[in-house]
Amino acid sequence: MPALEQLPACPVETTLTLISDKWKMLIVRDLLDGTKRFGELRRSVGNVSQKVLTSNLRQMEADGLVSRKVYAEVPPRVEYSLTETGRSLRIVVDAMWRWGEQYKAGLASVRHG
Amino acid sequence: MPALEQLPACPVETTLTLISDKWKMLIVRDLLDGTKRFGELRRSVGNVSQKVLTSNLRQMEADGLVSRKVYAEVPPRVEYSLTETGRSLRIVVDAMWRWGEQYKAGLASVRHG
DNA sequence: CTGCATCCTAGTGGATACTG
DNA sequence: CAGTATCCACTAGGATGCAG
Repeated sequence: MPALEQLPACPVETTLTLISDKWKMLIVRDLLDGTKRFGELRRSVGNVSQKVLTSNLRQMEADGLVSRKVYAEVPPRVEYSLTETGRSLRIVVDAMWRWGEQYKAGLASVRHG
Repeated sequence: MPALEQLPACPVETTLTLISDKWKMLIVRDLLDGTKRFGELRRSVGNVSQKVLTSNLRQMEADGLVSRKVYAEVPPRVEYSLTETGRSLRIVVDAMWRWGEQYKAGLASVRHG
């Protein structure tokens, strides 16, 4: 977890520091559907390299947004899910979802007069 | 304005493409308070270089989020404000604001037991 | 004051190969 | 399958100087 003192004063900036990496919001979006294995997540997120996905997940784990569960199996199985805090990001994802839809609806209506 | 077809299918991704640059959400945050001059905006946003702020503003203008008004004065005066669409980003900024506050409150309570 | 143009740096993110 | 280790490319972003 980051130290409280080193987070920006502005709450908006705090949020940005935690989730503005290229894939983090998409990871949250997908994990809101429930626990996923690494490979599964990688496919659903889109065009992420394995290295970058791992790195983003590690940071999110350190920030208390994601939890990681390793099963002692062969082949290995690792499952990722959102923590309580991670799930609370739903309000942000939802806001983005709604805004994105509105925006595209706006474009479409302009287009068709 | 971007072409509808070239935006991602997922509304969340659409939103991200439009506002995930380093400073854009902060620009929105600050312009929600009302019209601002370039220099004023630069100071309120924080540590942005002039070039980058200009570039972000130009993109946001092209995306229909910001409008730019130039006054024929010496010295020049340029004012930026949010368009209707830009103002509708308030729901996203608000969600981020609330989440950031919660997050910090959580850190504080853990800290103090 | 605002805005270009130029140059330069840093760091994210991608490709690949290899391990447990 | 998941992860680590390199190596590399790219470009967002910063610094500076000049112009209208």
